[in-house]
Amino acid sequence: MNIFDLYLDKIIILIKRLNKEGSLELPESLNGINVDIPPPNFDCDLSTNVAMVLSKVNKKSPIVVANTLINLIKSEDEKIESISVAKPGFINIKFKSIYWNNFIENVNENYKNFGVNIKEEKKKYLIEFVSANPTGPLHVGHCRGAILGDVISNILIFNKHDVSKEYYVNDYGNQIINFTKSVFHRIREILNNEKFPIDNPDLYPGDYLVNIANNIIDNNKNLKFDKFEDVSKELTLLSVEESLKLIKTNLAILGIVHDKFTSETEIVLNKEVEKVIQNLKEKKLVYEGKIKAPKGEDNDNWVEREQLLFKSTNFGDDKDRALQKSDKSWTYFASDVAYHNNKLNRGYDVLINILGADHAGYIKRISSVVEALSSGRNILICKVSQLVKLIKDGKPFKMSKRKGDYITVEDLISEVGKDATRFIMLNRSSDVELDFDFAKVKEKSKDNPLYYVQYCFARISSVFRHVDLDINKDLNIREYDFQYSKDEIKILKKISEWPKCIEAASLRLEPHRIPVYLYELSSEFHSYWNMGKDDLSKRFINDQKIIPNDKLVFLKVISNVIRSGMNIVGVDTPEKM
RNA sequence: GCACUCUUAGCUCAGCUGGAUAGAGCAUCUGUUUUCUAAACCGAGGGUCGGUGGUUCGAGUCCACCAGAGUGCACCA
Repeated sequence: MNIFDLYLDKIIILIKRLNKEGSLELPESLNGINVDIPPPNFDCDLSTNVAMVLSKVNKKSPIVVANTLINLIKSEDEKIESISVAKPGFINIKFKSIYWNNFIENVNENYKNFGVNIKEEKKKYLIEFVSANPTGPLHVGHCRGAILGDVISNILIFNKHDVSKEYYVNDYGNQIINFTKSVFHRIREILNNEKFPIDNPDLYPGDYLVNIANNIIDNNKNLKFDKFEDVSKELTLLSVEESLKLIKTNLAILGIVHDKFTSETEIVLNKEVEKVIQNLKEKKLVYEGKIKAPKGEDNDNWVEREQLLFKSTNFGDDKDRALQKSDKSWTYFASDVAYHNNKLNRGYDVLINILGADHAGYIKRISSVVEALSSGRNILICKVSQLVKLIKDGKPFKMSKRKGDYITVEDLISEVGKDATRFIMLNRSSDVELDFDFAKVKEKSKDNPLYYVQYCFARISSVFRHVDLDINKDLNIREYDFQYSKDEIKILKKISEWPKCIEAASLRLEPHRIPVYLYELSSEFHSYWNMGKDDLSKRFINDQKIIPNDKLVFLKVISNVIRSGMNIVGVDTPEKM
């Protein structure tokens, strides 16, 4: 139940009727009309700009238009207590208290779907996120994007869309060869006591490779590890498999499960790259040419090469992009073109890619390709998550690839926990850099927004516990005939904003709105709770140790929204803390 | 040199397709525990929304230019 949409519909029906009767002109588009939350210092519940939108075509001031509308709106709605016009032409509506009875009844009847955006057309989404190279476990740097992608998926699923969460496995190319060589050397080290060539900068020195090597040895007794060339094919498969096992475990501790892992090697072996390039050639978007050196830089060692290029400049990119290396093998970009073609062929309405800030420069070329391959339908949305600045012991913590100098997901979660990590990483817009201070994230106080919100739920649970009710069970209340006080209505108004929060989060793919909303709601609840100290009527459990029905449904609706939101964020709502 | 993102209180940030007197938290100062969970709450101070123009009934939000910060910019993936 979205009361803003409800009243927007009512107003639009009204003005269309007036237009038909000949007493009101309408502009070409009614899209500018909205019903919104009034500023906090106004004593009203809804506010609309309809008069300001209509004033121009009717050649009347917004105030005059508003005054002709308010009596009509009020006379047709018995739940409105008062309606007024404010400069420069807003119409402000205040409901009778009975309205909030209806509201709360309505929400509790179908609380699982409260907030679901019923206007949104149901679509098929494919969201690709994480897609870290399968050369080892995930580290902190992967977390933000991983959580961002997961929660965007949760929001879309909450809104009843069809969502497939996908991980693109870059198991092809030089990095994988080097990774496999590293595993090979670790195996030789274990079996033949050969020293690992630690000085080779192409190899991966990490300790986890020893575990991978041991696992491979144990599970493949029949394999001989004499010459790299002889086992490279098989060892690549095994090494990637081990690596993916690690990654999946890491994702699982973050609470993330992908629906599909697509292998780059498979795309290449299926000749999908050749096929898609043929397709682009027919569209005259692929040619043999040279890339010019960028201006203004030191380009002394710039080598101009004739190579196969994709004409991404047709779509606004700064330069055309290489599809083939000088040895004629495919670039990463080429196989990614094929992968995106593969996605398109699977019939999704919207493709979403979650990228780290360091890959933002890649967006233009890949969206160009999708545009070209989908005949101009612009169905790829790229979401960039900005850097996370780690702060440990009050100082910035710089990660480097050198051994021991980086924090894995496992380290992170065992130190601060899954819930705190998810909540804090989401608490800011993905467009801004995020300070992740280990000490603060671990803190169990109101300085930590996760606990602040969880504590709100725990307080509600404690009330239920005191009167022997189960917060997880549906209430069986038929009579909704309550009189809510001003302070309670303030919270109910906040509850009524929940569908708006979901709508904005979903439309713009901005999950941070949810933790921000939950924090605000919790703040209002904690405030109300403390009023009970001075005013016994504000307490939930009365002196006969009973909780009245009005308080009960009131608590229920708050707890439902908090739980619903926390489910989307992917964190627990403990009943006791 | 180019591209993308950011610039809002001392610090970290919200601000919903342009809306009314710009909001939180931290920090600072101050009060609240015989009480449903003090992991909480009440109150105070703190602002030229980076700058300059423009668009209009109306700009923190849109446009142009300028300044600053971050990230990236060949065949790595």
